[in-house]
Amino acid sequence: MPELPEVETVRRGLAPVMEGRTLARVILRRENLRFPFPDGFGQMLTGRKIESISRRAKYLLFHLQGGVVMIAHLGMSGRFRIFTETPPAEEKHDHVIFETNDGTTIRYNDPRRFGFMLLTTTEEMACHPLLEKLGPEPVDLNLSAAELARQLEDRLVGQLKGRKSPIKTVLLDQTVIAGLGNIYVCEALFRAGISPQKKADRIKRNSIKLLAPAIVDILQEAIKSGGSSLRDHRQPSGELGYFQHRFAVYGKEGEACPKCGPAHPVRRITQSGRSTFYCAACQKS
DNA sequence: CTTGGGACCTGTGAGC
DNA sequence: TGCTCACAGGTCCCAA
Repeated sequence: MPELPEVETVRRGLAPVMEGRTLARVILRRENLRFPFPDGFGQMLTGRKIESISRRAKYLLFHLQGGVVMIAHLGMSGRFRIFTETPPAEEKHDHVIFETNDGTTIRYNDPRRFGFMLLTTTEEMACHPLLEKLGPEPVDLNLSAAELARQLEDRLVGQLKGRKSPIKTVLLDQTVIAGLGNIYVCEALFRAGISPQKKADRIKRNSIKLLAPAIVDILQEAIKSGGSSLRDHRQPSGELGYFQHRFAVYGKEGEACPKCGPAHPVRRITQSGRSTFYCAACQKS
């Protein structure tokens, strides 16, 4: 279920049990996920201290001692589970097991295996093919929401030019803005009152001025919601990756529009093979 | 260069 | 109960 807020929630869950710890064991229970694990994956990680865990777009970056960086992506169905006590038997699709020096087990489970884990280094990270073309971050703890919205607005003004695809599709392009996925694109367009079918290069400046802060706000709210529900789920075998969040339109086909009521039920259409949820009355710009 | 479609996987729920 | 189909939060690759 991972878009940017989910990945950030996972990062915040993993940080307290992994940062500052040394990896005592790394067990691969199969040889590949979406990509093969790199040669020497386990050996490269074992015995190294995890200095920090950061995030770029939907990628988790585990910064280890000696400049080693593990890049992890959760794909569609990847999850981490944390066990601070003796862990139960492995479950189906538990593909990777990390054990820290202080006795915590972290398991990566991924039924569809669209996720992956790769290795890079601090020096090569900046020009890593997966990372170098990513657009700006819509969430950054060091910047205010207003400043982030300003940056996104500039980015959108520049990037929407000459784009004939629907705005929905363009916002899913990780090189335009990093981290948006199907849910939050729908939600942001709804909040900004923009039709998902509008050609990107015909979005008016005023609409961009609404869209940029809508994106920032939606994502930050989702992270807040994830954070609180993460606490609720902090069981001995806390699961990371799911949280409850109320969506305005996503998955609400046929339900009353939250803005204009039952007169205009939420519609579902398909764009580039993926579902889009929107209100035809509220989203006309 | 942009764009659209298929590919990669497994699981789940609806309908018959 | 069991089958089939549509669909699922992502991204890469290739043809046009």
